[in-house]
Amino acid sequence: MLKVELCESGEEETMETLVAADSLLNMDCPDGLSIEQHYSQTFLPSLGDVITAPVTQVTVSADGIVGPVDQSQWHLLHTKKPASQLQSKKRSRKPRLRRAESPTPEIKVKKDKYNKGGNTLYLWQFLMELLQDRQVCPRYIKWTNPDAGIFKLVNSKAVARLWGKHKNKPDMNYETMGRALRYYYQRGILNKVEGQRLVYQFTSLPKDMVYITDGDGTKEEEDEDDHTNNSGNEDAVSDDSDDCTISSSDQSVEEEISHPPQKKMSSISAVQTPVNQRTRLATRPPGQRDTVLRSASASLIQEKHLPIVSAEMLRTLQNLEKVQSLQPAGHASVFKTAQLLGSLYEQQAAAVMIQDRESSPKAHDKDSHQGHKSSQGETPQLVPLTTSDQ
DNA sequence: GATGGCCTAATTAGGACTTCCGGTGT
DNA sequence: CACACCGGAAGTCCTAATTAGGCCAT
Repeated sequence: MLKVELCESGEEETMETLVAADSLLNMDCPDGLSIEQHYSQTFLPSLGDVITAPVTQVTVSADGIVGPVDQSQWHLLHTKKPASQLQSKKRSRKPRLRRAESPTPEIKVKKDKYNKGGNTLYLWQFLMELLQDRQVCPRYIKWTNPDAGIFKLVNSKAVARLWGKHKNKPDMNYETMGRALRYYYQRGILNKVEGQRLVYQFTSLPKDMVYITDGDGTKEEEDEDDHTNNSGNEDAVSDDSDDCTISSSDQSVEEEISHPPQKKMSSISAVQTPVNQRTRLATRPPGQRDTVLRSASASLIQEKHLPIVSAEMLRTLQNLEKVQSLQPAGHASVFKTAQLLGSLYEQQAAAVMIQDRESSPKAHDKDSHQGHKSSQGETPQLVPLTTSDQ
């Protein structure tokens, strides 16, 4: 097997990626890019950067010799005539080597991203990326058995729309995407988990896969009834609409999480953080999967996540006595959320005061207030918590 | 004029879906 | 009844490989 290693060190690339990711996370999105836009525009694969080009045709001779067969040999084998005799008298095309097929996850050949600089992302790669993205995992897609590579499309329609966005196919739906998934059965990339709807299994996974399990502060959104059960949250996603256009409510939520997928998470996950964080980020060493915890900088709950903290969580946090009684060691996620909410609340209050002073009344109209609505509007009585409040 | 190298546009083949459909199972 | 699921068939899109032609230097 030919091995191609175009990005051998990976160091520079990792640094670049981290810098780029950092700027993306820290910059405002002036055009209000939604998560779908990010997946369609800025989504570049990083999945281990390890892929393979399978051998095209393999024969097993009587001697047990296994090897790839090019087309001229193929002709020899099947016509018993030299391939040269098959060439036309005039100039004719040389036998074309088959294009490399979609790499499978067990891949060993390393290329520049997936496709020699191209940014073609296969569906299975897309799904793996989603499974490594806290914005959509476990919200839209989640692992049900990471060890076995089994995952569930929690919100099949949303995942299909993301895929459609990426492929610039606005009409994409789960039925269509599902057909593509079913083709993966034949190719040995996916298996169906029998008896479980919307549950599939990767036949193999990259070694540096990052696993996000339940409980990272975002709620799963089941296809069936999420939109009806979110009466407390006006911005709840209604992803089960059958039309392919994105409803305004859809967009509002997807814009909430409008930063690109976090790349190189495995590099982030190398630093240890308190064990009691609910979410587990782990790379899988060969044969086993150790739990690797996030660094403080890659903390579970960050400001950008606050808008999607569920209304239920907010209600809990608004019970100030309880929140203040929390200890970091025992309730790290809630504790951190309370801290972040508090500091964000302070920042927003300060920003509004500055705006009031500096700008005309026209300047802070609905836009400026809308941006604070999710945290400010819904948590009016939340008292900011600072570190000293612990 | 012949030859070779380089570049570019056009052509071609094939992979990976996408679309549509009829059907089954839950 | 809605939905997930299945797989066949035909089509589209994209990309890599190949060809053909032009230009230039030797």
